Formats: sequence, structure tokens, C-alpha cells
Amino acid sequence: MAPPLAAPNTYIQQHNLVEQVADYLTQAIIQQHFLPGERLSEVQLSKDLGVSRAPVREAARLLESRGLLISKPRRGFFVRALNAVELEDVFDLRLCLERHAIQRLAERYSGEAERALKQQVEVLCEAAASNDGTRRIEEDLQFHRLMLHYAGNERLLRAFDNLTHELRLCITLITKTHEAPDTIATSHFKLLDALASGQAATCRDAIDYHIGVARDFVVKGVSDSGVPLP
Amino acid sequence: MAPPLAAPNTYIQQHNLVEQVADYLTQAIIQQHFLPGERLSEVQLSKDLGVSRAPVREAARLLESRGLLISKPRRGFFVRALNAVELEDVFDLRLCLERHAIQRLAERYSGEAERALKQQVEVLCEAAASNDGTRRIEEDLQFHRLMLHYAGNERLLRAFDNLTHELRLCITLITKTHEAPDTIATSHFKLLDALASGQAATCRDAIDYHIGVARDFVVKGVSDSGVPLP
DNA sequence: CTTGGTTAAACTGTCGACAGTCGTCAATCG
DNA sequence: CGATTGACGACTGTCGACAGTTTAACCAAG
Repeated sequence: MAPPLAAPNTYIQQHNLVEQVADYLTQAIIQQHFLPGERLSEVQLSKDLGVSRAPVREAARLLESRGLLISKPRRGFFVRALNAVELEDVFDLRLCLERHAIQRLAERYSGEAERALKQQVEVLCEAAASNDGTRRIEEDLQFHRLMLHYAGNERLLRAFDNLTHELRLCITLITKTHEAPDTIATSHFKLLDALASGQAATCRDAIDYHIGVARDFVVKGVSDSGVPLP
Repeated sequence: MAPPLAAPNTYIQQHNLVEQVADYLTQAIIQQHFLPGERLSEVQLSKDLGVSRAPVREAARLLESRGLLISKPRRGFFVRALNAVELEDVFDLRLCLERHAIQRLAERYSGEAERALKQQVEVLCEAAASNDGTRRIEEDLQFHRLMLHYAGNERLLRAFDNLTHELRLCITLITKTHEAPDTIATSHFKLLDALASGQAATCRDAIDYHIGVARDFVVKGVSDSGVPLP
């Protein structure tokens, strides 16, 4: 499996080797240059990237904590593969986090938060009109990150970020089946309306519906491509 | 700061060095042999433990992902120090997770789950009667781990475990102000009763009250000892 | 052709060493 | 006397190497 890198030592620079290797691995996994379940050789990666094994190992540990890799003792690192049950769990936890967040946000909804969210919806609509499926999803996630952020609990946001790392595992699978542009727009405007109403029940219903739709799309996309199950 | 280790090479053995170093560091942090905000020297730790720096670094990365340490580039690793706001966030997130978990558990409450939880409450009561404050808290957390486990979402449990790692940062501070034995017992029996009732609202009220009490105890314990604020 | 055992290659876990960087402290200058 | 600058020391980031283990290939027996 040829890695998406032109030549050794071309864009890996002196500092933050670990971070750069982590970014490289993340992109390679997201873009399915490494397939789910595939074993990653430290030596091979070191040679390909033109660095020693130490930063590769540390980067791998980092991705392991993010759920993109798993390590088996004396066996090495393997690309994580989510099965159907785990995918359900991810969306269940996402529902848990976002329900809580939208409640907290409704309690303290400010003009600043409203402005930022509205602007992000516009960016999202713009991205939705483009052909870049990955960008559509990233802007979508960014909207939700903003919601979590303005909910006022940094740790809530961190938990969400951990989840999205795992979601990216199957992100390329769903770029094709991702919602139509107009659906995306109306779906997020409904969240804004619910927040503006200030009613807890309305917010809860809106986020339940929103995440339910997202879950169905991802589950459908994954089952269509039929990659997982380790 | 003398580490709680008799001599080099005494109980660190050949395999799983990373895990052993991680356990050692975790215990040392929990028992406040390393104080919040203190810098950890890789070289010093290597000498003390009789291992090289590689496993020390990897163990430190592991603890960083668990929130027990933070790394500053070119500066090394520092023991995490939670301030009041972060502590509030931890308990807010814990409320989020446990609310969700107890709802899910109520939906699928089985005899097996009920039996396991009841048994754990008994163990907890026994521990509560002892003088070992750390064990009291560990058995308490174990009850909640079981709740999360039987809720049927492994990822939910992982998120909870991450939180408890951070809670352990100030665990020694609160062993003294931890609830009285009888309070612990009744408080957990109320959760069992709520689950047995099968009513969502009852469960939610029970867990809200339970975690509210726990939060007050921890916040009080921390403010009494006055350690944090980095 | 399959199965079991044996051997060789590859890989991970760990180690010690080197270079660049940051903090500290003292000497110098305003 | 206070601030600045320079050098010294300590430490992190990175590297190449070695030992033990796992994997894979190969050969032989059924």
C-alpha cells in the first residue's frame, strides 16, 4: 500500500515530528490509504517518512488514544475498524453529549453564540453547494463543535472531538451518501430556531431528529460500502 | 520529592514496561508524591525506575491522554492541576453521561444487572465501614462503572473512565470529607429503587441528586485543602 | 494435497547517545 | 541599583542499534 507521499524528507521538517507524523497518519487513514484492520509497520513508516521510529511510535500512541489505531502487544498498531454495534454506540454517545450541550446552550444563549452559529450555517450551506464531500462534512461537524463550545463546558467539547475522530474513520464512505444541500440547510436552521425559542423540549426534539438523520446516513453509507467488521 | 520506590529494579520487571511505568506514575500522582503543577523529569524518572527514557515517555503520553499529565513542547510533562471551573465541567459532563446511562439502563433493566448492582452496593457498604478512604471511593466509582456497563454502550463507559482518571487527581483530597457510611448506602439504594421503578423521571431525579451531592463533597474537599489553580 | 514441525526473516520493545533548545545565573551596562 | 545580555547547565526531541518474540516460509511426513 503506497503511502500518499512523494519522497522522503520533502515535507517532514525539523520540529514537531510527532505532530506531523500524526497528521500524516490521520490523513492516510481517513483517505483509506490504510484500510481498516491493516497493520502498520513502524519500520516501514519510518523509512517512508524519513524519520526514526521514536516519533512514529509516539504518533501512533496519540492516534490510539483518539481511537484511530489500536495496539496489540508485541504485534504493533492496527487501523481501527468499527463494526455496526460500535457505530451505534458512537451515535448514542453523540446524542448524549449534544442533548446536554443544547440544553446548556439554551440556558445561556447569547447574541455572540447566535451570530457565530448563523455564520457557520452560511459557510456550511456554501460548502454543501460544492462538490467537496469531505469539506461538507467538516463544516457540518464544525457547526456542532461551535454548539458544544458555546455550551460553556470545554470538556464536553473534548469528548465530542474524540467521537468525531472515530467518525472520520468512515468519513470517506459517507461523503457520497451525505445529505442533499437543501436538507443540510433546513436541518441546521431548525436547530437555530429551537435555540431561539429557548424551550428545552423543542431543543431536545430538534437535536434528536438531527442526529437520528445523521446516524441513518452514516449507517447506510457504511453498510452500502461494506468495509468494516474486523 | 522522593518517589515511593525502595530501590531501582526491584519491582519493575521485563515486560509491559510502559504499563508498569504508567501504573507507577498514576499511583504516585494520586498519592500526591508528585504535586499538581510539578514538572516530571524524564531522566530522573528513568534513573529512579531503572528503565530507559523510551518507556517513560510513552507512559507519560498515555497519562496525558487520560488527563493526568499535560505536555508543554520542549518543556516536558507536568502534573495536571484542576481549577474550580474545570472541576465543575467534570461533574457537568459526568451528569450528562450518567443521566443518559441510567435512562438506557432503565429501558433494558435485567435481573443480572440488578443482581450485580445490589452486590456492589453491599461491597460498597462494607468498604464504607472501613477506614480506607481510597477504597471507599474506588468501590463507589465501581458501582457507577457497573451502571454504565449494563447501560450497554461500551463507549459511554470509556468516556466515564476518562473522567474518573481526572477525578482521581483530587481523590486524596476528598477521602477525608467523603460521605458518611450510612449516607453512601442510602444514596445508592435510592438509585436501585429508581431503576426498579422503571420510570425515567424518577431515575433522572435520583441521579441528579446523587451527582449533585458528590460534586458538593469534592468541591468542598478541594477548596478546604486549597491545592489547585495552576 | 494436507498437516505438522522447524528454521529464518521481520518486527516490536527497549536502550544509550547526540544535538538543539530552554531556563538559570552571573557579569556587564545604563 | 535595576535591567540586559551572555554563557553554562539541564533537559527534551530524535536517532541508530540490539535482544527477544512473533510471523511466515519451507520442508517433511502422513
